[in-house]
This record gives sequence, structure tokens and C-alpha cells, in this order.
Amino acid sequence: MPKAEIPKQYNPKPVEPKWYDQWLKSGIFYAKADSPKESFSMVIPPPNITDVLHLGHGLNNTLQDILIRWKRMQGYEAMWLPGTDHAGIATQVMIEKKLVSEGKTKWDLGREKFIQLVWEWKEKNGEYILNQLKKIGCSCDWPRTRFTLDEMLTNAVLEVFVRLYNKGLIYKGKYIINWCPRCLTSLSDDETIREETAGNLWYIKYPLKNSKDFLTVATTRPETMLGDTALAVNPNDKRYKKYVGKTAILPIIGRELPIIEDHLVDPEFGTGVVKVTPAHDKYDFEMAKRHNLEKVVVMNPDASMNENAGFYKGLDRYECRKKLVAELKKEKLIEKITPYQVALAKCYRCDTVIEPYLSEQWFVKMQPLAEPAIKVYQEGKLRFHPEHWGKVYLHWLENIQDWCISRQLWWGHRIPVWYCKDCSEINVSKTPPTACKKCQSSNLEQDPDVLDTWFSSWLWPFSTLGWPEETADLKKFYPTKALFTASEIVFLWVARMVMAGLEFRQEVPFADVYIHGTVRDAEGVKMSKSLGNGIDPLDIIREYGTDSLRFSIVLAAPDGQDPCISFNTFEQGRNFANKLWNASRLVMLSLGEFVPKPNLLESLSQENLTLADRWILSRLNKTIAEINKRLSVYQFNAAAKLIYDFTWHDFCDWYLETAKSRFAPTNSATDSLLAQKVLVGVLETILKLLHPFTPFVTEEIWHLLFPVEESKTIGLESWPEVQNQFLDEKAESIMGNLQEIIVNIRNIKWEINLHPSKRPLVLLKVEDNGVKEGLIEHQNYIIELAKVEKLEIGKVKKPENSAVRVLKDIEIYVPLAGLIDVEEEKNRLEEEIDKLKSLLGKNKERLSDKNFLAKAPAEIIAKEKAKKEDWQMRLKKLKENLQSLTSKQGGK
RNA sequence: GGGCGGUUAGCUCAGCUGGUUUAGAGCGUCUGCCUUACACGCAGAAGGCCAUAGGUUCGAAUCCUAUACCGCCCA
Repeated sequence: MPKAEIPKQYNPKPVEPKWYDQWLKSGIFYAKADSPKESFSMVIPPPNITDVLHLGHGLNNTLQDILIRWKRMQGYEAMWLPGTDHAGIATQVMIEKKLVSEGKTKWDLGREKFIQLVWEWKEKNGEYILNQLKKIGCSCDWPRTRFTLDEMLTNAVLEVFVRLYNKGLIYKGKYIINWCPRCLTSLSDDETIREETAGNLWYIKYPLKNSKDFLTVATTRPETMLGDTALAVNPNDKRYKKYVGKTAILPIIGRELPIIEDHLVDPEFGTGVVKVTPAHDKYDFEMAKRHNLEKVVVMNPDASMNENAGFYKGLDRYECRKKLVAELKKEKLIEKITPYQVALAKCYRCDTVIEPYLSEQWFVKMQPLAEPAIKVYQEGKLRFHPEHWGKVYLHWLENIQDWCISRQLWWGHRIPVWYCKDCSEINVSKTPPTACKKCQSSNLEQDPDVLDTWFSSWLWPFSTLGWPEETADLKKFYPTKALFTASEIVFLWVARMVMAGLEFRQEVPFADVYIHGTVRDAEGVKMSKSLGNGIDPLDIIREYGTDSLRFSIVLAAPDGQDPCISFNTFEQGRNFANKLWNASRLVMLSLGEFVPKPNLLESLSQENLTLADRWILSRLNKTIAEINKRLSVYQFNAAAKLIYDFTWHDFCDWYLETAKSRFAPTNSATDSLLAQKVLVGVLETILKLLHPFTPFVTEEIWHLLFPVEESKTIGLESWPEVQNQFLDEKAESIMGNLQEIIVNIRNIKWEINLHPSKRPLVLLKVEDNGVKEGLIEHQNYIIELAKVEKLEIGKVKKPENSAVRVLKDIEIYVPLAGLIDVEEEKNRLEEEIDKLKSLLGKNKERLSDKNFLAKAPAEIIAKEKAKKEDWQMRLKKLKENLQSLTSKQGGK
């Protein structure tokens, strides 16, 4: 594009798809297992195949992409593996709902056909979210895309099951699990949602055996009393001490219930006596284990009452509750009913109230796996960012419970267990056995259940690389380096991956875990589909572009904290991209005949550099140092702010303004060329530093700036490192002083309502000869940037009716008879004097404090003394100026 | 009930191991500008007892303890 035609506003629409296609074409995201380069790998937290991109994904994947692009530029063989998980229950429920809408159920189809249907849906829609990730610019290694039900990953899952079983770490047992009576499956805790619901507390009288006495029990679920096998009180509860060891009679059923004591009973709850229903309550189950109680199941899997419910058999649980309570009332066994808030667990997919249910399930024994996972953390082999998440990780591992891994679903990895119908032997193997290992019978039946989806995702860092085969990928890319996720799944996923990595590869699966916050709306409410307060990342992309989405969200998301985001949060990123675009435009329009090549700064001679050149190069290198430091400790937000500030404020606000005049025809060709080189070099470095954050606009500008082929990419350019020769404290200090003078002059101009284009005469009163010469040398900066007609520098006399500013060793006068409001000027000076006086007061206090002088480091004391000198000098000058104003006025 | 965070300008947040801090930024607000890169912009300004109470220290937004409020996770 001819440079003059570069549009005034950056338009990401044509730019972004163009470059993404080009990157795919040139294969820069694809890593080679046989590369000589050191590897840097990550695996994506696999989204569900049913997922649709939301801002949480946007944040999560933008951060990963920043890291992987940074590492790629640093010269690593960077590999970011994408993929999805099969999301057992979510996917199955979705397809079931579809069937229902067609008037069918999964039972009509049968297992095989149903699964086939799910696969068909998956083939058609399952990569939807992965394609959305491409839209946000993710530089994933797409040919390595994996799915948890792929043959390779399934192989790993089965291998793991068999190994753990043989090691005695997988067992079958009866436990209380979360049961969804509609989905007819067990659910993990995270698949349930707790909801505060208005309920009742029913106070029910249990008569004592051979006595007219009774005990009153409070319950939120009266229908479960049919399965009671004991009553319990707290051992420290004096009220009931005398009843312990006696027997109560279960109303209606007539079962004898021992009265036991257990520390789990909360004496504050209800009456302090609780009914114990081991088959229908998690805590009661624990109690039953301790006290050897009978476990009576009173419900069928669909939550209708079973034969143990006697008269109520066949009724739905709530129907049973009604009838039962009515009966109890009739028998005068209800003492009272009070309203009560219950935290009801509901199925996260179908909203049915969960039934804690005693059932036979497969479990993983976690204790032996948790211990090594604790150890690696304590040894520092696993780091969390921000650090405090390590405590959460530890706390969970130290209180770990066995993991229920079976699900009563069809969609998933079917449990590799075959029961012998003849001798009941359990046969566990990766492939279907032909004969029972014990009795050789071929009458075998596979366990109908599938494994929890997490049972495949906990292997994700190595199952995706081909484990258990020793593949080239596995050798090159395992262990991975970093993992990015939201806080909700620190243990469900992260901790389990660590355990699996250690168990099966004897190595942590990743060294660094980055936990980012949850995206919230402007009111601080978590964005969610059900609330409808979410922002669609694709809407943002349409409106503002992908780079804006990425940069804005990183700027808005402080490390580890929840970002609050509204639609116009994204204006910041868009404005920044446009600023960069226009700065680049200015640079390119200033190039004339000069055709720049990449990596300009490396060979830039330091001869003849102007003050502004030395200043911007020093600032740039300091910024590089700081950005590298921040990125290496996963502080993306801070790194983004640094590059934002440098680009906008140092480069655009100051350096570009100083550079403009150097292209005037009156300037020497040598200096013009030098300015061009510095401009391009700094811009080029900015583009590189920004590329991981905003890949598209930086690629576009880089190509406009340099005559390079389309197939080349800034994404493989070398990452900027500090060049010490450019660090220049002196230049920064001189420039800092000039900036202060310029801002003060601008301030005066604004205050006296001088039109910005009007150029006043400005006098700078300087006593010190060195300072004076320095100012004279650099006076053009002041003239240009403050827009001044003429400067007089030296031991000038303050003209009458001047606006005044007093700096450390300089006084600024702008003479403008009639334009100054004397009263206002007096007030301003007085305010400044007051402020200085109070500062000096505090300073004096400190400097006369014997303790301070004795104990504070000499350096700090010297600083305080220097402040005193400075402030006293300024105070004196301010007073003189105020004096002259007052006396003049008095003379009027 | 247990654990983990947060509380700094109207809003969202910086402020690392106490002293270059006279507490910063972005958005918003106010004032003036279409100054030939950018009005998605430029220049300038206003705005804060750093939640509360103690403590440590020569010195605390920063460290410690308690309290209050908000949030998340686990039970």
C-alpha cells in the first residue's frame, strides 16, 4: 500500500483473518518433535464439545497465547496443544433433550445407536469452540488437536484404570453419592449446584421403647425417616446423656433404633437429637460406619419409594413426604413445623433435586496419590501464580477423599471391567477378555457404567502426547511448562493432573500454574449464561477487533483477581490499537527515501544521537527490562500496562513530538536519517513487545514498515532484550527537567486562556551557569513542545505582570500584561507556599528527631536534607514573587 | 463451621522485599483546543484522613493483631 494511503483509522476487519490464514499457511504454530530448539509446551484446558466461547475462555486463552507467542519469539520450540473433552453428562443430557423434543428417549434407541448419534453430533459441532479460539488469535498447534475420546486418549484411560486396579488403588464399594433421579446417574460435587431454598423443619416425636417418654428429632426430609436405623446426640450434650444406649421406636415402621452418641451431631441444630439414615445421607453414612449401623435404602433410583418404605411403596419421594407427614400428624407425632432455609443440591444439567443415595460405585483411593503431589509442592517443583493458590491446593490434598469415578451414563469411556456371570469373578483388562480368568467361562458381561470425564482429563498433559507409548512428542514436550486455568478447578483438575503425572510419569506435568480470576460484569456479578449478563467475545471482535479484545481484557484483569468488565471496557484496547496505528503512520510518512530493514537498533551507532534519542532509547530499554521481568513471573497485566504507557506516553506524547521538527527541510540530512532510524527502531521494538498481546495489528504494521515477504512474520523475530549501551540516566534526568518546564509553561498558557497556537515570550531565570548552558543547548525542545515564541534564559529580571512558576533551580516567567488575574495568581502562590511550608514542617520535625538521625540510614538522611534545601529555596522564591505581586498591587 | 482473598480518587485497579510517594494509572468529570499521525485525539485541571481500632518501628497504604463489611471455595 502506498504510504500516503494508509487510512487514518485502523480497521482490524480485513487485517485479522488475512494474517491468521497466513500464519496457518506458513505453519508457524506447528512445533516439531525433532527440533533442536529447547521446547516450551502447554496444553489447553480442554473446553467441552458443547461449549460456546465466553469471556472466561477469552481471558484464559489470551493469557496462554501471550505466553506461548512470547516463548516462540524467544526461540523456543513452542507447542500449545488444543483440544476438547467429551463432557459426559453435559453432552448426553443435551442429546437426550433433543430426543425428547422429537418424542423419543435414549432407551428407544438403545446404547449403541445413542452413542452413534452423539458421535454424529460431535463430528458436526464438536469443534465449534476450537474454531472460535482461532478467531481470538490463538496460536495453537492445530494438527495436534485432541479429543478425550480419541483412540489414543482412550487407550491411556484404559491403561490407567488397569494399572490402578492392579495396584489396588481402584475399588468398588457402596457409598453415598450424589444421585440425579432424572439423569439416573451419580454426580460429582461439582456437577451439583447448591441453592438456598425455602423449606421446613419437621419436628417428629420418636417414642422410646417400653416408656411413655419420647425424643423429638428435627429433619428437613421427613420421607427419609423410613430408612432410619438410629438416633444420635452429641457426646457433650448433657440434656440427652441419660438416653444414650436406650432404644427408640421408628414411628410407622416400628423398627428399633439404638440411641448413640457421635461428635458429628451439632447440638445447636433442631433439638440436638438427629435421626440417622445411613443410606440417604452422607454424614449418617459416616456415622453408620463408626457405629456399625444397618443401612436401609428406601428409594428406587428414580426417587420413588421402594419396598422398604412399606405402605408408601411406589410413591414419588415428595408424594410420600406429604402422606407420611399427614399420617404422623394424625398420630400426633408432629411436634411442630417451622420454616427453614435448606441448601438443596440440584443437578447442574437438569435442575432436579439431588438424592444422596447409597449405591455401588467405582472409586480411586486418593491418599497414596496425594502424598507425592504434596511433596512436589513443598519442594518447589510446582509453583502457583499468584502464590496463595498453593495453600488451597495443599489444603485440599491434605483432606483428600476417595474419588468416585463411575457414572451411570452411556457417553464416555466404558469401564474396562467384565463380570463373570458364572463365578462372579471381576475381570479387568484393556481389551474385552474372551474367557473368565478364574473359571474360563465366556459368559461375561461388561460393567454398564462409564468413567467420570475428569478421569480422562487428569491424564491430559500426557495422554495427548501418546502415552503410554514412548512417542517422540512425549519425549520432546513432556513435562509441559505452564498451565492456565480458573480457580474453580484447582483441585478437580489441576491437583489430579499433578497426581497422575507423578504416578505415571514420575514427573510434575507442569511447573507453573497460573490461576486467573472469574470474569464479572460491571456490577461485579459473575457472568453466566443463566443470568444473561455475559458479553459475547465475538460481538467484541466484530465491533472492536480481536486485538482490542485481547489487550483490553489483559489490561482489565489484575493478576488473580476477578475482572469487572463492561462492553466499553474494550474501547481502551481499540483506542490503543488506533494510537499505535497512527504513530506508525507518522513514522512511515516521515521516512522519505529511507527504506528500513528489521533489527535496526542492533547496529545503531550512538554517535550524534540527540538528547531525545538517547532519552527514548534509555526509556525503551528500561521498559524492556521491566516487561521481561514481569512476563517471567506471569504478571501479564503489569507487562501490558508497561508497554501501554511507554508507547502512548513516552513514545507518542514526547518522542514523536520532538522528532517532527527534525524532518523540516532546514534540518540536516544526516540528522533526519538518524531520527528516521531511531523512530523505526523504537517502533519496531514496540511492535515486537506488543506482538504477543496484539498479534494482528503488530504484524500488519511490521509488514507495512519493512519490505519483507508475506510469509515472514514478526512472530518469529527475536524477542527484545536490554541493550545496556542505551541506558542513559543523564539523558533521562535532563529530559525530565525539560518536561517539567514544558508542562509548567503549558499550564500557564492554559491558565491565562492563551490559545494553544499563540506563542508567548518566556523567560527562564537561572542562577547556575551550568544549568543555564544546558537549557540553552536544549531550548528548542521547550520552544517546540511548549509552543513558545522566544526564550530568554539567564539572570533575567521578572517583567511586571508575569505569570510565574518556581521550580527547583529555575523560575519561569510569562509576561502578559492584562491577562493575569492578580488575585488568582496570589491565591495560587499562597497555596503553594502553604503546601511547601507544611512539607518543610514535617521535614524539619524529622531532621530534628534524634532517633531518626541515629537510626535511619545515612542515605535517607541525606535525601531529607536535600529535600530541605530544595524546598527552602523554592519557598524563598515563591515568597519573593508573592511580595512583588502584593507591593505592585499596593502601589496601584 | 473451616480455608482463601479483597477493602487505596465517582468507577476499575497499580503501588514488589517498610524511607526517591508531595500516594499513581485508565475510565468518568471539568476547561481549552479540529496545533497537517491520531477527536478512537491533544493540552491542562479538579478529585483520596489508603475500611476501623490497636501494635511493631526513628519512619507504615506497605509488617503484625483484632474488628467490620464484601467475595470465593470447602463442609
